[in-house]
This record gives sequence, C-alpha cells and structure tokens, in this order.
Amino acid sequence: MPAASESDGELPDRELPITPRGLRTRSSLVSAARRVFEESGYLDSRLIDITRAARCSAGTFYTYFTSKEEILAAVLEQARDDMLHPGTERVDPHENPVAVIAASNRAYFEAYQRNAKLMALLEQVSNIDPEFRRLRRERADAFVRRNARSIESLQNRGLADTALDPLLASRALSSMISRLAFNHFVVDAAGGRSAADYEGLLETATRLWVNALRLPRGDDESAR
Amino acid sequence: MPAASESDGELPDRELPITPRGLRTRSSLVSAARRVFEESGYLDSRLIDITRAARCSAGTFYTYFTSKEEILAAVLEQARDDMLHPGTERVDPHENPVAVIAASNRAYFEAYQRNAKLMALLEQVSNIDPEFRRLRRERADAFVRRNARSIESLQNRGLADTALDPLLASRALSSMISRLAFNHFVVDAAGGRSAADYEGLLETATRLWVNALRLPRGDDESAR
Amino acid sequence: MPAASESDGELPDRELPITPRGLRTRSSLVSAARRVFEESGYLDSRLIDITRAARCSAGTFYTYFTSKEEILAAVLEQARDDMLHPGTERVDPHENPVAVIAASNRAYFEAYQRNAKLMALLEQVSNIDPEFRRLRRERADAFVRRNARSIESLQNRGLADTALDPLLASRALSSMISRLAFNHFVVDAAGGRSAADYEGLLETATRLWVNALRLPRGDDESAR
Amino acid sequence: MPAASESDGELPDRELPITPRGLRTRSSLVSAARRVFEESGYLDSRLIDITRAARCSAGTFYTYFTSKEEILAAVLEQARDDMLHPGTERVDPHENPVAVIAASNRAYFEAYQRNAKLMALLEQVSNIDPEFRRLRRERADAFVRRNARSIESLQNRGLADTALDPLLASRALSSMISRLAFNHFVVDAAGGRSAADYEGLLETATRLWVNALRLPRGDDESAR
DNA sequence: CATGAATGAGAGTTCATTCAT
DNA sequence: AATGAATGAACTCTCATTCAT
Repeated sequence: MPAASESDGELPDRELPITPRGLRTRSSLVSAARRVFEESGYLDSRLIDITRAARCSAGTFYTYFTSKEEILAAVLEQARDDMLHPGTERVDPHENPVAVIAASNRAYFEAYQRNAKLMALLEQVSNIDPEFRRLRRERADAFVRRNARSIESLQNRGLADTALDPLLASRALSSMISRLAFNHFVVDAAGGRSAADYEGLLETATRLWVNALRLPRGDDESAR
Repeated sequence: MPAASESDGELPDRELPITPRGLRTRSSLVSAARRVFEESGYLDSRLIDITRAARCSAGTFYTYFTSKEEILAAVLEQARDDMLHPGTERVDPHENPVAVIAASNRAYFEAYQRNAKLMALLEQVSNIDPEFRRLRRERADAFVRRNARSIESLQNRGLADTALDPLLASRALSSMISRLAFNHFVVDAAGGRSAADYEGLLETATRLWVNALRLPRGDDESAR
Repeated sequence: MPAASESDGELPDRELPITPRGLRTRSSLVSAARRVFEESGYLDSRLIDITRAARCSAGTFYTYFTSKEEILAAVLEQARDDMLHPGTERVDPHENPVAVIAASNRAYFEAYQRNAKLMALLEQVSNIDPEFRRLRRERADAFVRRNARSIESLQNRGLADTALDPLLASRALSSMISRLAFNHFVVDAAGGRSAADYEGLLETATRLWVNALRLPRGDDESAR
Repeated sequence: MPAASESDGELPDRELPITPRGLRTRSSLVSAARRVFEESGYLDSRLIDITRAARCSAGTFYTYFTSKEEILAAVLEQARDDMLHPGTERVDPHENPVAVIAASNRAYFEAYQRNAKLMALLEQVSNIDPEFRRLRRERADAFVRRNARSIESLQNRGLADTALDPLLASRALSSMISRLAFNHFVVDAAGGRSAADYEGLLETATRLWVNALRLPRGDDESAR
C-alpha cells in the first residue's frame, strides 16, 4: 500500500501512422528518443541526435511529432505502465499489514530503479514545462489516493492512528518514499556518492511508515 | 530539530569590486537577477533582461560575473541565510520534544514560504546543472545531519525508537518535510490547485514525525 | 469594344490521363487547387492542402502534374474562357458607339467580379514568376489589340480623335479599366474599405473613355 | 496635377541605434537590403544575402530589425520621398492647364523610372503581405486625392467636364498613369519587350487625360 | 568602470518532391 | 493509378559572450 505515485492524462497530437512501415519508424523514433533523453537529458538533446539514432532524416521526425515536447510525452507515455510498478498488485491485502507495506515499498523501489533515468528526466522537465508538471502531479496523485485508501482501510480496521487525515498522511508518506528513491537512484547515483545501503534504506523507510501510522508490529514490540 | 535541510560550498569567481560605485552596480545586478529568475525561471531569463532590470549595459555584466551560472550562484548565496530557516535555533531543546518538533516544522515551512520562488529555482537548476545539484545536496545534507543529531539525542534519552538508524531516519523524514513544502508552496501554488489546508498539513506532518520516532506524546496517548 | 484584356499561350506538360478514373482524379485536383489557391494565395498553399482537398494522396499529385506551378497553370487555363469575359461579343458593333463602350465595360467588370479571386491570384504570381508574368501579359495584349482595333475603326469612321495612336491609346484605356476593376474587386474588397459605388465607377469610367476618344455623345453635348 | 500616387503610415519597430557606429551599420543594412531586394525580389532574398552584402553577421541584423518584413518597410520608407516624385511641385498651377498636366505626367514617369525596381518590389509584396497592401494603398490614395483636388479646381474654373465626379475620375486617370508606368518600366523592361516609344506614350497619356476632362486645348482643336 | 554593437554557431522547422509498396 | 512515408536542403531566429570605444 505505501509507495509514491503516478497516473495519467495524455494527448495524441498527430494521429498514429497507418502502415506497418510507419508504425515501425515512429516506434524507432520513440526508442531513440528515450535513449537520447536518458543519455543527455531533455535540454541537451537535439532533435537531430534523435533522428540520427533512429536512422532517419530530420524531416521524418515531423511526420510523427510536432515538437520535442511531444515526443517526450510519447516516451513517458510508453513507459507509463512500468512506472506504475505493477509489483503492488501481487501483495495479498489480507496478509500482515507490515509485510504488505514492506513489499509495496520494495516494489516501488525496484520499479524506480528500473526507470531511474526516466524519473530523472520527468523531474527535470516538470521543473521546466508546466505541461509536464501537470503530468507528474497527475501520476503522483493517483498513488497518493491509492495509499490514502489503504490508510483509511487500516484505520477502519482499528489498526492505524485514527487521528491522521488519510489523504494528508498519504501525501506526506508518499512524498517521503518517492523522494528517498529519487535521492538514492538519481542524485546519489549521478553524484558519485558511495551508493548508500539499499536494504537499510528500505528497512528504515518501512519502519518509519509503520511507526507513523502506529500500526501494531507483528513481533513483540517491547523486544526490540 | 526536524525539518529538511541545506548547507553550502561557494566559489567567489570574481573578487568583489572595490569602489562604492562598483559595489552598488554588482548589488543591483544580483537583485535584478533574483527578480528576473524568480519571475521567468533560469532558462527563460536572458542576461539582457537582467542588465536591463539593473539599468546597466550588457557588457557591464561581465565586469562582475563570468557567466549566467555565476550570477545565479550569487543570488542563491545571498539568500542562503534566510533559506536556512533560522527559526530552528529559537526553540529551547529542553522543552517537550513534541513541541520542539512542531515548532521546528513550522519554522521550516515559514522559511520555505518566504523563499518559495527561490526554492523553485534551485529545484529547477539542480535538475539541469550538476554544480547546482551539488549545492542543493550540500545544503540538504547539513539539515539532514542536524536532524540526525537530534534523533540520536532523543534515542539516547530513551525517547525515540532505537531500532532506527538516525541518519537514514533523518534522511527520510527530512525528505518528507521538504517535499511537502515544495508541493505546497511551489507546485500547488503555481498549478492553481486550491491551496491545501496549511495548518492541517503542518499538524499531520508533525504527528507523523512524532509517531515515526515513537516519541511518547505529551497528551494521554490512549485518549486519542 | 473597350475593356482591358487577356489571351493565351499554354503548355500541357503532362498528357491528359486516359481512363475515366484518371480524368476524374485530375479534375478534382484542379478544382481543389483552385479552391485552395483562392483561399490562401499561391505561396501559402501547400501541395498537401490541395491533395487533401482533392481526397487523394500526395504522391498522386505527381501522376498528373510535375510541380505546383504546373497545376496553377492548369487552374488558370481552365478558367481562361470565363476570364475573357464573353459579354463583349454580344454587343452589336453597329449600335451607338457610346452604348457599345458602356456595355463592354459593364461586361468586363462583371467578368472580373466573377473571377476576382483568380485575378488576384494571377496578379500575385505574375509578380513572382516570370512564366506567369508572360501569361498575364499575353492575355492582356489580346484585349489591348481588340480595343485598339475598335478605336481605329472609330477613327476611320470619323468618330474618334485621330491624333491618338490607336495601340497606345488602347493600352492606356485598357489599363485604366482593368486597374479600376482590380482596385474595386480585389483591393477594396479585401481591405475592408467600404465598397465604393459600383454604378458610379462604371459610369465615370465609361464617360472618361468616351471623352478621351472625343466621341460625339448621343445626348446633346452642350446640355450637360 | 495628374499622376498616380502614394503617401504613408510607418512603424519604427526597433528604436534607432544611438552611436554613430550603430547608425552606420543600420544604414548599410538598409542599403544592402535595397540592393538585394531589387536584384532578387523579396521572396528570393535571404537574410544572409543582405547581411553578407552589408558585411556583417546574421545576428547583427536582429539588432536593428525583427524580420525581413521590417527591413523592407525601412527600405520603402527611406525611398519614400523620392517615390513621391517631387517634380510636381515645380509646376506653376497658373500656367496653361494642358502644359501643367503634361509636366506632371512627365515628372511622374521620371520618378517612376528612377525607382522602377522599388516599385516592382512594392507591387510584388503588396500582393503577398496585407501590411504592404495597406502601405501601397495609402500612398496611392494621397495622389488620387491630390489629382482629385486639381480636377475639382478645373471644374470650378469652368474648364473641365462637370459631369465627372472628381474623386472617381481621379481614381481612374491616376490608375491609368501608374499602370502605364508599371507596364513600361517594369513589365516591358524585364520581359525583354522592345521598350516602347517613351515620348509617344507620354504624349498619348497626356492627350487622353486632357480629352477625358474635356479641357479646351491651347492649340486650334480642329487643326489636329 | 561602463557602454552597446557585433558575433556566430546552432537549433528547430517547413514542404516540394521522390519512391517503395 | 494510388498511396503515404521518407527525404534533406534551406531558412529564420536566438542569445551568451566578446570587444572596441
């Protein structure tokens, strides 16, 4: 149930091509763009880098996209599903809540790691372009809401601190998790900081989350 | 003691001017840059906008700064002290820990609000320029360390969950607070989202922080 | 007999298609081109606008035409007959000369009005492309010659000022009429100028023409 | 008094430079633009041709002008005074009206000849860009009005056909003169047509103008 | 110290035309 | 005969930075 978050709202500005050949070209442009953006960041990527990587001419780009923005949107769109880290669903909600949270957090971290460069990209452009700021917020909101529902359910079952507003608490805890992931997989990775202790981080995050909701721990509490 | 965080590491690339006139010009450039950057963001600000706002010529800029980056550094430097939200120091560390945390968080939020545009700017450039990514991390680390010391002290006094690694816990909780502030004062403010409930947010954040550390609450715990 | 003027000299670069389907496609391209050119002018019309309007693909265009220029030629060719304002022929040359001139001028104005957008187009391209400059001049020359013959005939019948060179006079008076029509139906119409008095304009033009040739007027001259 | 026509309405989009050097550069850009436009026409002239001719970089262009349109406006502006063919004023209005008209027409033709390439340019762009269409019409209107005043004055002195509306007559006769000049100096000159008889053209134009207004001729009328 | 004109590499974008299917 | 994807040369325009005055 924990885990920070995203969802959507997209806009297909140019209709998709009809022929298989067109589909292939468009698709190779999107992959090329993903590679180039991940390599150089959004700002430093030139359209020509993308078309070269896709082995087509500059003009071909405009058969499928109207702008650099639009192909970025397509890249993010294509990666959306994996970024919604499907790990979550696999967790049995009737298990021990602590175990569920631990599993969710781990799934989130793993999905983040898989898409770390894309997340860095999204972070970059959302601080540049309002359209992508909106996109990021929409994706985040979906997870905030999901976690909020989970918190509310725990409260109703008498397991979580009922003094907490579920939505506000979810916002705070989701922010905590997603920011930890960002710092760990993007900032520290790029900055050459000795990669921090992944397992320790995950364990701490989960323990804080559990404590914050005042969930009863499965183990004998006084023992620790 | 809570609150996320920053510190420093600056580089005076050009020595400061000697004459009063020079000092005045340099200073007006920095103020102008701050205004322009806050208004339009780093990328969309042209040097000529800054020099115009400072009522001097384009050439004069290079008497004081070697590049656009450098004047941004100067702007952030100048604002550093207030961005380190001085509220924290005023809190008496021997008071009730919960009250201390509440006061610290409030001080952090207030400082964030005062410098919201600058924080947005820092967020923007730290996702563009490695130099500023470093700067932001250094500032953040100082606060993480400060909060870590505070957590450790609470653990030593038998008040906080000793199963938590103080540094990792501080990273997580500091991230939570700073991200909440960013979302509230930057994202929501710009996005036209009906500004969320400030007091409720602050209260939730503090309660989560207190819970997360398993601090005993001042009030009768079972009552809530 | 008066009225300005055009004639021709065309070049069928691609032989016409044989199959009914081919004829249909070619024809729909020409109509589409006429519509598009009239709407947006020659320069702002893209081939793709034309093919879309004709409901065919970009490639099909080159089955029938070798270039944008060539389809424009086809459009102007197709409209040629009406642009040669057939009204003229209906006038009985043995009638009162003043009445003949009045009728000719009216016929010219009416034909111009019917084809105003095409005339604007021809004006535009004749100032861009030498080929079309030639086309326009050839069409104009035909009318100049026709009017010159008419003037000469009036001179021979002792009705017109014999001091005038028939060809030069025809050039001048034909220019006057065609330019009045252009200003009235193209410039004023587009410019939002309150459309001037059509009848008054026609009457003035005719009176000037008659005066210029020193034709005796049907009514009592001294009376006016 | 006869002669077709122009006047104005301009817009200085970029403020003029302050330093002599700047003034020199701007001025050399305008001259270069005039040369290039006259040589290649508006559409075929590239900004880089102009800056090369002015011996400056592409960027410098934008210090003084925001677009190709704008420098064309400056070119036409600079040439305005001569294009308003100052010859007219030298004619003594109390002389023989026929002589006055002859002199005016000659002055107009000479001014047109001096600026033939520019007139061709104006003709071209006024059929492309509404802004220049407006400019041309404003210039033309000034002359139409001037000639209309002259016609009215002749009517009041009992010399000209009072059945004519002065403004409409002026429009027609001004159109005639300007179109003759255009055909002679632009179309025929470019088209390689053996340049028609200049003196004969002028004489015919004047005679038609005089006849059209029914002015009494100085010489014995029946004699010709 | 101040000025402001000059620079120039480089980006995004357009669209008539070609060509494989 | 028709399709529509692919091409690529060519163009305009930007702006941080330099430099002569």
